Amino acid sequence: MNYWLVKSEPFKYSWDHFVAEGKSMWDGVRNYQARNNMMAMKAGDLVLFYHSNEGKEVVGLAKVAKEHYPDPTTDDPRWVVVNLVPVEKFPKTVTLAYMKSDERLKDMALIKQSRLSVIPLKAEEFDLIVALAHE
DNA sequence: GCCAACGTTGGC
DNA sequence: GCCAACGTTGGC
Repeated sequence: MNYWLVKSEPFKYSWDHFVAEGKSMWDGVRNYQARNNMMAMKAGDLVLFYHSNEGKEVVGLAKVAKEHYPDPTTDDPRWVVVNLVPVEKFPKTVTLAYMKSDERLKDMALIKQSRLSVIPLKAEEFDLIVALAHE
């Protein structure tokens, strides 16, 4: 089991929209590092859903429903998508400001590489964020 | 709205 | 293969 965090701008694709649809094909990733992370996702892996720009907080939990396959929105064979399904809307969001302030989270790729949109998490980081989201 | 960080492109 | 120019992302 691996843990991930995906970013989405809520104006383009919000958590609420994701829940309303019940699933999501995570397309539009055009960055090799993010692509490589998606290719490493396994069905059942858990994924934190983060709102960038507006909110700047982790809002919910998703899981990988289908492993990577070619991105149908482009003819370019380099890019892939995965399918995600919502698991849980967190009772409490975890903000970027908090994550930056916590010693245990300051090495997260989310903070160190702010432009990466698909980010691997350590189990400890994942567990801590989920715990904070339920406080 | 600005700007820093960083990835990509293209000329040489 | 290097590097300058440029575009995009995302925090502030």
